[in-house]
Amino acid sequence: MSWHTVGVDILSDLEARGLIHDTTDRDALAAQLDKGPIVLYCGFDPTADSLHVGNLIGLLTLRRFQLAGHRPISLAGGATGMVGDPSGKSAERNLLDDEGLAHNLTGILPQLRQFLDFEGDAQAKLLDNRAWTVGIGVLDFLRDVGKHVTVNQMMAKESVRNRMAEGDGISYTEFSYMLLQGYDYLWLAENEHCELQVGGSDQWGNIVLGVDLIRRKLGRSAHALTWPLLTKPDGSKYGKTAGGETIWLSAEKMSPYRFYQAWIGVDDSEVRKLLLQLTFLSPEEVEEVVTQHESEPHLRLGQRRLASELTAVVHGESAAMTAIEASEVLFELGADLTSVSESALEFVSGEIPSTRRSKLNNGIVDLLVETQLSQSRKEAKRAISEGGVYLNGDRVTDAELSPTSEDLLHGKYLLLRRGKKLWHLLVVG
RNA sequence: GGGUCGGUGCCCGAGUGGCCAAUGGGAACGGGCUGUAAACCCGUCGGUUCACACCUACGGAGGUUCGAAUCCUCCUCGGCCCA
Repeated sequence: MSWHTVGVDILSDLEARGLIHDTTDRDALAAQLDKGPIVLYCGFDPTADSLHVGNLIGLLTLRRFQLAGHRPISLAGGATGMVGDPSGKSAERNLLDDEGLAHNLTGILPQLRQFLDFEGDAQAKLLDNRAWTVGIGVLDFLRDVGKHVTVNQMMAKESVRNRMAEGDGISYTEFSYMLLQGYDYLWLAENEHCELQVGGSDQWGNIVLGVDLIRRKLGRSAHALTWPLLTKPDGSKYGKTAGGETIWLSAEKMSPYRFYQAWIGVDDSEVRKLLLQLTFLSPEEVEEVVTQHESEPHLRLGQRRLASELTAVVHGESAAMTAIEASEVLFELGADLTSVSESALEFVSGEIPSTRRSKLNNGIVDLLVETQLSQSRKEAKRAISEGGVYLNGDRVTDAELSPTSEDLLHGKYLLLRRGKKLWHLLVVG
């Protein structure tokens, strides 16, 4: 992985990557950044026990600022997570209970830590907004925060307008979310000298409310910077694989191999944008990769680079290497499995779904259902009749087939595949 | 509260007593072409079954009928109009 040069003009860099959707007074912000290191923050609500691709740009942006010499604060939303951000949501959300929230927080905190340096000059901080929110009384909050914000302003926010117009309505709880976020910014400005909040474009309204609050309460200026939400060619949000599976950052929820595969499959047309926005390759390097990719598209250099860079950033170099090797075994050697070594298969068993059993006594249809490659026996039979099932790399044509010990690779492995990309390794013995 | 229209398979949406597991579109899935891409072409798309058949399903609960997604009653949820 190649790190971008330290000390670069961060705003120009973000601009070149297409990561600036909107900022408050651009010149003032640039001047502030020029004067010296500033403190900035980005918030992450614990809506699940792991972060996902949707949070990636935020994490990377903090890191980019840090590499440019600024001091990032990663803010876990232990308090805001209890309320639920209505931004970008069409329906009221279910509230998390304390237990769920605590569970989610323990999952997320290490992930927030992993992207930043907590030592050195541009030392990062990891805070939880619960620290300054739990103790505050309702009356104090209404007087100190509520007094400085008009309902007119709040109603004008897009997130609120949408929910009012859609007819779903919005609860007072979610309506108040922006006040909590505004208060966070205020608190961080006051206590941590934070002067910039960054977030996805759906956060603009919330961030600006904090900016206003800071001006009124502290008489200081503060800044906002948002990036465009990462979207697919069809306009939908990124974050899911083609199969509709969320792309998680935690290895427990999504193995590095599957994470790697999620990026290997992106459209050619997306490669440049994703390399720019999700990796630390310099814009010049990205151009080189894209140029090469375009001259020899069948080599898929763009996707390979994207997938390996990202997997390395999220899961580490060695996990990335492993994911690449497993992919090679399955997609390049996979056609001729008899030549695959036992150690390669052993290795692959850790990367793809795999189950162990004492002996082989089922037909192919049952195996497909048991390994979840098919939802029902009917679907399994259909898949076979459509030519979409492979045993050790060979297409299965007979639904009655019952694999025997003769079929075991190296005496213990049976590699099942449905379609082009779904695998399951059976280990027998 | 009154009136009215409506709740159908992953989604949208036809269907108004039997020919309905339910037209059509989208999504999804499999195959072909290719580059683990896009576009395109073909096919599949509730479950058990080799199959006949059977089971489950049209908001929920009852009822009418030989037979209901389709008719009746009550309940429930939502849109719109009036108060």
